Amino acid sequence: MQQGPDLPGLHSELGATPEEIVRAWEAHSNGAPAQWFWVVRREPGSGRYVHDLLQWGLIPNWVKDPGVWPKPINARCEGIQSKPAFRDAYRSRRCLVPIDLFFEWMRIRDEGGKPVKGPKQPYAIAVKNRLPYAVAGLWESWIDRASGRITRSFAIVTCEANALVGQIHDRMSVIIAPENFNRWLDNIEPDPFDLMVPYPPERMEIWPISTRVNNVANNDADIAAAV
DNA sequence: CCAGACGTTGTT
DNA sequence: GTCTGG
DNA sequence: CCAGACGTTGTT
DNA sequence: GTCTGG
Repeated sequence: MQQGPDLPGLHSELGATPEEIVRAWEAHSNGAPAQWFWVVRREPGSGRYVHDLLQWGLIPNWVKDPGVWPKPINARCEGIQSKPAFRDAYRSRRCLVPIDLFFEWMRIRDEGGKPVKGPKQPYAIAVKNRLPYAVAGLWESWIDRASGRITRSFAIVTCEANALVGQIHDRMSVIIAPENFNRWLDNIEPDPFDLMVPYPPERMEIWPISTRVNNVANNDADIAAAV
């Protein structure tokens, strides 16, 4: 769930043009891959922090045909330094994605550990104050050789779940605390690996929500209501 | 050398 | 079963 | 992640 | 673009 571009503790300026915003932005109560989200980056030249709209699903610049490229929405932090699809962006194109919530689906298993049939139970995951928070991202530009058009895209870094999120799922998004925003965004350090760790469970909360979240057409704020 | 992969989650 | 679209 | 499609010839 | 596998 993303309601806007703001992050507590970080002032950023608008990078997108008004036309781009009109064309691409809508509130994401139930955000999905391939949609356009506010992403905060730092301009290397000016040092300004800017927010603009990037597409969820990473397309590295060397991809020939985005139609067949898997466009990963997540990047596992394990091995992120060396994987061809992530390493360049990790070294020099890190970003923050401002969100209020993310969702995970609990795998229901029986006593023997086998998955049970039927829909999984979705959960909302937030930090305790319910303010927007920042998850770690990587971004890339892809240039269409034919048209010259540039597509900017991003993926969200994941790590092992902490004790709280681990109750429902084995992975979670990497949350960057405000005091570490600059280290992640400035792209000076080539490998800030110590930031890609599970956020402290005592600063988070999770609650079950309706399976209405399973349909992206249900894009209202009530999607995160506890059930 | 060329061809083909380059990813995740979840499941086996 | 597997891929695409959101 | 989940939901929904998964096809052709020919016509508008 | 760059690495791995054959």
